[in-house]
Amino acid sequence: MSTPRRAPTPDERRQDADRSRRLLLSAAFDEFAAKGFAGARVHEIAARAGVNKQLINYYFGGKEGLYRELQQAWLDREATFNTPQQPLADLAVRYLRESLADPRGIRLMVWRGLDSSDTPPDESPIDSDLAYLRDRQHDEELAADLDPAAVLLLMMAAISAPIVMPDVTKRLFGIDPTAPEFEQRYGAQIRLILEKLSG
Amino acid sequence: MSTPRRAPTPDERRQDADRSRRLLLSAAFDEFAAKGFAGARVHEIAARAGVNKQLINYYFGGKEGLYRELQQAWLDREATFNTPQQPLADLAVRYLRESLADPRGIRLMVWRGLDSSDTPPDESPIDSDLAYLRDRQHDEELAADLDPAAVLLLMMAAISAPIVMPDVTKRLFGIDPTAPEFEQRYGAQIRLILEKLSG
DNA sequence: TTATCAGTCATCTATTTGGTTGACTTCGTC
DNA sequence: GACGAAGTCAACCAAATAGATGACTGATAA
Repeated sequence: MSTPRRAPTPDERRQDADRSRRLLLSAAFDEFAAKGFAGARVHEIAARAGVNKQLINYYFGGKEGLYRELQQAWLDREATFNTPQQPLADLAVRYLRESLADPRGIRLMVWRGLDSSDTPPDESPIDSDLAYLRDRQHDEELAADLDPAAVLLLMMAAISAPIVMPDVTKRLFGIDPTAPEFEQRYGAQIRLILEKLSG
Repeated sequence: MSTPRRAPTPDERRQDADRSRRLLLSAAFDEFAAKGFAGARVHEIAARAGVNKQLINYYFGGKEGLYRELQQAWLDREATFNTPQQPLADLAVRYLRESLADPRGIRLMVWRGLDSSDTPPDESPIDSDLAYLRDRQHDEELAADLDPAAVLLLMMAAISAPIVMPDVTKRLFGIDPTAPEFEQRYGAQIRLILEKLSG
């Protein structure tokens, strides 16, 4: 034994609360997005984070606490469309690209919606997004008789669809929704449709 | 004891394989739609069906077999839009109403899509639905430059949205997606949008 | 009548899972 | 250096869960 019972601190395993928390949150994001709350396994999250699973209890008070904190963190970050002054279609296509590249956020949201139980309904305003759409209506980039709420919901639905229904999407388009051609083709159609919804 | 150890066959508990299978399938539909595969509990399904949980193994070879058979049954039944010669908007609104009244089918579909693992991708054609849309294009009920695949995906997404993202929907519209006013308001918007996508 | 077999159930079991315990380590500080 | 607090972990534990076992029941046919 050249290394007689070395402390398991080869370099990174330093004691660092923040680091451990961050690692766990990140691993939890992967795991919960992939399998949902019921399907996720704490030992798997800990393994991904390279950390003892007990730390989940230590820092977050258990699986549920970790889930809650993750949801909250994601809600806070994504609270608003945080829209720059950008044409509606560009915005939609940008979100489509981002969501296809990393579907974890959408998956997390859908899983929360499906879970129905627990999870307080989240009370953030979202008004800013609606206001943005109303501005677009004023600019005649969006027909005046459309309900901004419906348009926004539809946009979110359109962007989530290939992630939420990948097999349906594949059957419909004949290509895998993760293929770059799909993003191309579908994005173009979203553009086209949004165009038809204007003035 | 007026009934000394009566056989547990008070009337319905008759031995009837089909009945038990049907009961289990129906209970499984409820349970899996409500909680997904990982969240569902076999003892709960059996309880709902009023039957011993061992029958799940006897008839379906376990939880997973039951899930598979349920998915298959639902896919078979709902294989196609089974569209009568009906205007596109009417069709959409009809599906919206049906889905809001009984979201189990949609929830099952979404959960399958999210699960990603296992479950063979389902190879049914869906062509008939696309053909229907192409007919609509020919009738100029749908703009010719639109991709039927995209339109169909969008319609499914639109109909699923209030079920898959109930909290987002509620924040956006200010009313609960299960309220009749919502169906009214959202359905009208879907009509309007489909109108703008025509000719 | 009896043998057989599908249908049904109560009970048991192996395993998984989230969580707890108590010891050890590191770090800041007096 | 000593000491206490925070961070970390290996091992253990109780509950839950899917599935297995073997017995009982009723129907059908020989």
